[in-house]
Amino acid sequence: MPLPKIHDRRERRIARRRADILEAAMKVFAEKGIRQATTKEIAEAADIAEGTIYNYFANKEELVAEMLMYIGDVESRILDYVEGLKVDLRTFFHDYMLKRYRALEGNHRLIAVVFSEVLNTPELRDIYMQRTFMPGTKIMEDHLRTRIERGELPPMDVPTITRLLIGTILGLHLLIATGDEVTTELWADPQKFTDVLTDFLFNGLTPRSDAAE
Amino acid sequence: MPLPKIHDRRERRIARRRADILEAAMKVFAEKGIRQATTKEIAEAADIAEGTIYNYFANKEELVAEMLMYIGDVESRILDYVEGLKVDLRTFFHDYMLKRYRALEGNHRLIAVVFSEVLNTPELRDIYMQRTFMPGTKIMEDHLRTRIERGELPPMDVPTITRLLIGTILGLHLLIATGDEVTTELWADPQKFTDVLTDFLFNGLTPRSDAAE
Amino acid sequence: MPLPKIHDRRERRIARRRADILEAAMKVFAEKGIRQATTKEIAEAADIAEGTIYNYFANKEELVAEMLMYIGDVESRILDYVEGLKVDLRTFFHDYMLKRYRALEGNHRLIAVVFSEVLNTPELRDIYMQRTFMPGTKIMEDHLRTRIERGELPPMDVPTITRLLIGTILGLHLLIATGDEVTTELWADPQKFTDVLTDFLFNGLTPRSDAAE
Amino acid sequence: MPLPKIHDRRERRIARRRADILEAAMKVFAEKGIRQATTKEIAEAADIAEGTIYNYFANKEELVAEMLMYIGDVESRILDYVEGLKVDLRTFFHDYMLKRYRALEGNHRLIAVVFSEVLNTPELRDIYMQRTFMPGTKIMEDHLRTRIERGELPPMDVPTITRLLIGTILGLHLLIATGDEVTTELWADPQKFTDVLTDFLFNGLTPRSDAAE
DNA sequence: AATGAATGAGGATTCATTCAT
DNA sequence: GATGAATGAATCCTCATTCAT
Repeated sequence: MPLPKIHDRRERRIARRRADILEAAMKVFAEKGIRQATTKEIAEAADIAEGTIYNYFANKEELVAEMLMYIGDVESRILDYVEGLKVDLRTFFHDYMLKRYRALEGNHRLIAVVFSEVLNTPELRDIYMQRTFMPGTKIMEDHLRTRIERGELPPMDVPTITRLLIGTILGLHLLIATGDEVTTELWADPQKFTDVLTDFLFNGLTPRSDAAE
Repeated sequence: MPLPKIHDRRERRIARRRADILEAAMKVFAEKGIRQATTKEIAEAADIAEGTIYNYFANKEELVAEMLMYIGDVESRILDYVEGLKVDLRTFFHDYMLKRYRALEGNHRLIAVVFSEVLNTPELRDIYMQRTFMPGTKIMEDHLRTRIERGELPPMDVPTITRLLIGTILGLHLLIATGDEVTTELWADPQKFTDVLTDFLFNGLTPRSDAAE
Repeated sequence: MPLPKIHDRRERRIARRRADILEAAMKVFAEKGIRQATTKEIAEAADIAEGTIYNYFANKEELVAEMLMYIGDVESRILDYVEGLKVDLRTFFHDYMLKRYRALEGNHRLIAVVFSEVLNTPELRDIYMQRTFMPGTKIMEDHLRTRIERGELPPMDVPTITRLLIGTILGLHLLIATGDEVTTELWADPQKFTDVLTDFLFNGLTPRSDAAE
Repeated sequence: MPLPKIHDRRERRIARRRADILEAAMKVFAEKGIRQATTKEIAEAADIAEGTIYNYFANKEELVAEMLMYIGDVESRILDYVEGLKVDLRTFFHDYMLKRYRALEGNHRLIAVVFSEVLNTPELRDIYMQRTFMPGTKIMEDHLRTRIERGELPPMDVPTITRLLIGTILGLHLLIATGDEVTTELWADPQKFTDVLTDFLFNGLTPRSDAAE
């Protein structure tokens, strides 16, 4: 079956090229910001002609959308429902933070820039909600419900608590994105960061005796 | 001394005009987004000529910066160090949330739009950090330290905990800005919202028996 | 009443500027063709900045549409129903041809170029039909009907005959536009041209004895 | 002589391919207009690769020129000098109109599109003049001259009259192309159309008693 | 001080054409 | 000969900013 093979090869080549261009674009976006990045700059970064971008992406907006979906997929894969239930909740949180940390390491500027665009463009906001926020939220909610059923957590308003958890993590990302030094330093020490954050999420401002530092 | 008086009047008139233009700009920014808002639209909203804007602001960016400073001042005034220490910590948080809630009510779109710009533009980020973030952080840190000194709180890593508190609130704002329904509904009920949030910040995910729902 | 006056002056200035730009555009269109003419060239011909065009016209298409309407108005004014009925039909035709001749003298390339665009763009075609074709047709039809009522012409299928008359004139324009020498030379002698054409329209291929050359 | 044969076959294959591509191009041109038609679309319509077009045509313009020549050949063949002289003039005209009608039936959009391009592009205009206009003109002129010699027609300015005849037909085509309903309906009834047109060309506006409707 | 017309740099996008495979 | 990905020149339009009145 030679035809399918050729077809595959062609598709693979296209996918590879798209990925190359996307990667170059992400680099430029992170450096300059999304709207400040010109297609010319992206083309130069990808070492192709400006017009070639349009053989792989309908327009600049699709490039941004694709980037958002890519980031969403990366983020989605961090939360693992099945594996997460095998360990206790603290460990699950801790592991999640750590994986998240590793996935996003060094990409804070890109995250800031992307979030800037998401806040500004309804279409991108929808993509973010569907590809990143909602999947993550669902896993977290299911996880909490299972824990409650198991009796490991007291009954609670699961959707709301989920927002508080996700909101906190999101907020810390933004503090780093805005350049807060304390948060940045905290983040720089993954062990300490995950410890402190897990503790906060579990016990809040007033740690119990067994969790006090 | 007639001259100073005239000067005062002049300055007041200038200040008033700046405020008028700023108000019009904020309205347009909230509606369209900052970069989508044109100076033409702002001039129309302020009922002046386009060129007049430039008699009061150096350029569009200064307009945005000024808006950011204005918002920062409003936000700063919410946290009252002196008054806050007169009540217990829960009440202080609760009051703060409520005041914050009232100050920002109906301005989520503007907040989203401004934050979008802050995330994108280093210069604006600096303004945000200096006028909004740092003052708020300082008050919160001082507050916590005083509470610790008083023995009302256990010893803790104050700067870090402060980031967690502020990060959480910031994260919730962004969840609303991105259109999450659960968070939006939560926010719509100020009493419940402040209760739940205060509880979370105090006790985290695992409320003690006395705080259980 | 000074305000109306100022308003008038402003309006007149705008109208004059529009006219200036339109004139420059028509010149460039005639030289290069409509789609080959760039906004840059039009701006240069009008001795203004490229952006200034857009203070007076929404886009290039509006410029073309406006030109078409202008031409339509010029053409419409050629056919004078009231005056036309005062003279006999031959004289009416003769005068019409002569006025048309004078109005269009030296503008054949522009006419060709405009007609090219009309044939290509539905929106422009509609403008042409409404502003030029239909008014002219109506006057001609009314004219013929009045003549028939007066007994100066035999009963006939007025709409069809009108199309044949207008079609013939239109066709000759196009022959000139395509560069046919015979037609061009004929046109160059207005007296002969109008004579021959009037004769043809009246008597067709087989002139009666009294009309024979 | 095997080589010539192969050569012939080769040439025939090339000719066939050119014709295929041309046919596809004409289809796309008629649908979209010439300049709106992309080489990509033409390639798709011809079910070949975009680059293949350039193995058979130097560029898009040659494709248009070739189409124009093809149309010219079709139109030329409508006017048959030898056959035409066997019948009387009215019948000759009538037959010509009818043949023309059948040849062009359903191709008004293509005619409009082609004429639009001819009016716009001097190079195409020349092709049109040489391949379509001049041959047709010549046959018509010769025809009229022969009739005059035979005494069937009075002496007349043959070139001018020929332009009037051709111009009228051309004009009617354009009225249809611009969407005039009366002309379109007239055209839709070939018998009536040819009758009316022949009558007009013969007798003009003032039909003699024997031709009156 | 207010005006608003003029400015023109800047940028996304299209598409005929080329050429390595 | 066929392919179709790569090319990049070309162009319309936007809009913050200026400045003569």
